[in-house]
Amino acid sequence: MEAELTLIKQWHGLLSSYNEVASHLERELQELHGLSLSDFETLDRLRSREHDKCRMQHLASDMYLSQSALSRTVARLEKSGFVERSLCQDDRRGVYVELTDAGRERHAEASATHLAVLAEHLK
Amino acid sequence: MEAELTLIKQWHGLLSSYNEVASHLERELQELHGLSLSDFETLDRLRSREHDKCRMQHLASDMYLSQSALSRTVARLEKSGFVERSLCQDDRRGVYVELTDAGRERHAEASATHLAVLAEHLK
DNA sequence: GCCGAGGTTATATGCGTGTGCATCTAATGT
DNA sequence: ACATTAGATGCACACGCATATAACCTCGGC
Repeated sequence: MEAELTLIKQWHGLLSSYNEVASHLERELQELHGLSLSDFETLDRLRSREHDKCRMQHLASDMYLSQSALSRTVARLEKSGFVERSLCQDDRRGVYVELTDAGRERHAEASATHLAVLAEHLK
Repeated sequence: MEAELTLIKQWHGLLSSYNEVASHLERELQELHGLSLSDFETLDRLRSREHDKCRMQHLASDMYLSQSALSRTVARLEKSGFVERSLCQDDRRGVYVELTDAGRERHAEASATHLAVLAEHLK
């Protein structure tokens, strides 16, 4: 009974912290850079890869997005010119996703906002 | 620089904990009880009020949902027979939301699942 | 004191968009 | 041939933003 109450309290704390940060992130990234949080995180994951490039499935593996949502996110980013998709020659089902220069640039700008929001709202 | 790295790490931790719990909650509440997480949280908030009843605005104030999303959530819950809406006689713009017996019952069932998921996935 | 115009508040709704699930297609592997 | 895997896509739905609607509130002029 005690443990259950603690659990609930802990969850409410988590919910509250998460929503506080996520809602501000979402809003400011959209407003200042035209990126959704998923867009930003996708760019961010790519940026941390060697050569800013990797396969969809690897990208998916450490993101909290369904495979279909990731597929569409990458499609959006490609349409905006921030990433490029290319076929794997060794497994022709596969798709490589790679940051473009514009993508790196946008990510750098948005990163500043991202950090500022964290600094302000993550307690 | 140090501080920034810490901030990012902290945020990733938060993201990861939140998504781990929220995705399981969402799935299991839906599967076992036909409730979305927002549905459940709305019932839960109502349950913690005197007489399981309160005005939309008060309900909104401690939930992480936009006013419009809450309005639709309550509409869904009413359609399912878990809450009832009624006009305030003293402020006729206002709407009271009140749990029905079916709502209390469904909440009680779902609560068990909720707790179980927290116990399993909240570390 | 009473009245009506103009602002404000509570809730609902139109709209565009992002999501997950199920499914489709095409390439691989066995 | 048959099952499996990578990624894309149809679909239904929940969300937030902007706006609509209706009730309430305030205040200056009478």
